[in-house]
Amino acid sequence: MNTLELIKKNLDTFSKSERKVAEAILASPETAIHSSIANLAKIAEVSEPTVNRFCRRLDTKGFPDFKLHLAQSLANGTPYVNRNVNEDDGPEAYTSKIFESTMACLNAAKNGLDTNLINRAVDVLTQANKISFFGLGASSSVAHDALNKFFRFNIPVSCFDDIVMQRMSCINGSEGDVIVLISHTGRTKPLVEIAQLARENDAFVIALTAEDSPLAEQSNLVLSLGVPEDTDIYMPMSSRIAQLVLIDVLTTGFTLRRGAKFRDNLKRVKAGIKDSRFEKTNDEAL
Amino acid sequence: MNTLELIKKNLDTFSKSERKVAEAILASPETAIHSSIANLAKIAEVSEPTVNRFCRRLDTKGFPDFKLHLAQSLANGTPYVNRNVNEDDGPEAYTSKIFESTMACLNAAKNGLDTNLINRAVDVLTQANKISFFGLGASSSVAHDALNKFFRFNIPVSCFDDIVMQRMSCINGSEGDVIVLISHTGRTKPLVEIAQLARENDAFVIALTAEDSPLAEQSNLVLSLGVPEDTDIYMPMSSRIAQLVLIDVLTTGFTLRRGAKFRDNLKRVKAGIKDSRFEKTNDEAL
DNA sequence: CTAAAAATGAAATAAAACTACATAAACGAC
DNA sequence: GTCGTTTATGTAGTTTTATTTCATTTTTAG
Repeated sequence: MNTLELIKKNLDTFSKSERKVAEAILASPETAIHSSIANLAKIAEVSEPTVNRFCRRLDTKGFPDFKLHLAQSLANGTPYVNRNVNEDDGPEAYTSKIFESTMACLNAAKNGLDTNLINRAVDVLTQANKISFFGLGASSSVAHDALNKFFRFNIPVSCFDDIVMQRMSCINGSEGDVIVLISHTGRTKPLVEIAQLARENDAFVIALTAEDSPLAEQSNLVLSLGVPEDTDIYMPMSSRIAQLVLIDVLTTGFTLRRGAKFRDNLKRVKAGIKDSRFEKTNDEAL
Repeated sequence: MNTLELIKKNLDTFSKSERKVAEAILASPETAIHSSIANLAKIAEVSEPTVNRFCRRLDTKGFPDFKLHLAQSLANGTPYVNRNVNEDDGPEAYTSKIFESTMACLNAAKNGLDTNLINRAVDVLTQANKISFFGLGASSSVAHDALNKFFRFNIPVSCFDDIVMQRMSCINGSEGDVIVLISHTGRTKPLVEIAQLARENDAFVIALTAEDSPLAEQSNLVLSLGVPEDTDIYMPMSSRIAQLVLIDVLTTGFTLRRGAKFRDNLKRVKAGIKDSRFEKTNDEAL
């Protein structure tokens, strides 16, 4: 938590002298971080040990440590924090907020991931006979993206955003099939039914969804992104971005697992795409 | 400027011992700010004055002052640096690397964006009679995602990933139409032709693509993401993530511009989706 | 009003950072 | 190569800064 806010909040828990210190800091935090303990003590009109005790009360190791914390909370605009967009934000403001919130979200997702489960998911995917990606609504573009990635691996892979097609695909499934279901909430009814259906047909179900959700319960393996649900109507689902990055992680794991000869294949695909492009050299001549 | 990046940038201006210090700090900035000068000297295997000289070279008053700056830049900027995945990385390593690289990429994209152009794009979009999103290959899922977002606004919006459909859609176009073309490189031939065709039919063309690319030249308005091209075959196109976030930004700008009564509409859409979901309360009872 | 507890500061101690200087390495001219 | 110069680095000592100890003052409860 922001140190400055912490001081403000705890103002009444301090003793008389400690409050003097608190007020001196709040009055000019910039001065505080560039002062020695002796200097700050003089400004606050207290003794040095009082300042020291004040620092410890705020769960820091001492004055230098406190200065570090304070410096961090002074650092411009507390980024990487989910800041909601306001009605009166200008383009500058909402652009920054959205980018920063997304980064904060990715950071949270990263910390919440279980790499053991990722490893298992990669295991399962590399051994699959056929992989399908299903998502609905906003998640369908994630599934679509996953298709695009795995398609390059030259393995049987499909992606449907139509419930009927998803069901048919499941019914025709067999052992060795892996179904990856993508849903932020894990509460989308049709998708939960798909998970059930897939498992009844001996497919292995990997879910990219919230822990403890109905979908999670119906899946063989759950990769949960500890991303909070959107509280804000403006803030458009960063969770989806985290899902995409997770897809990237799985793809990378897959590539690494398959080894060197497999990677040559990827280079060929990349080269193949090139032909449909304007060459960079040509272009610079234009 | 971000202290960490500053160190990285100036790596070659340092002397041998100073570089050791720099590397020790880059390896673990968190450790650095919580160490004494003696401790850091030991980690970097140099003497204390060397550390001190290193600090001064970076325009700080000394070690404590340097720690303050570093602490601020850790709180402020990205401690994330684009690190490539190695063949022998474990799940832990490649997961971190991909998430961190993506965050670094978003940070770069954020800093490279021109908010004036974003504002103009929002202008154009709010005044459009009809909006179309076109992308091919990996970018088609971005277009798909954009469709999903703008669809909620209850305005005529479409999305095609089929070149023929894209062409037909352009030919039927008229003034007031806005076409958003998405391409990382801006060198995908069919898409460049689409841009041309769209403009011939009086549509306004917004491109989410690289500066100075053929596609950029054919567009009315270019939103470029200063994201470097992927050098690594493992690292799967973070640019696409940046594009998605940019879509989020445009969506948000759109929502804000349309004002309060319009936002009620969004709430209705969100509520409408809810019916297809398992309720959270029900679920927790299960 | 008094005794116990809490708060505070003076002084001493400990730790950290910095400076001056000596030595070592690198560089260039011959 | 070798001598002289410049630059880099470390040792040891000095100064600054932070912390601890303990005596004094203030507050609080009975």
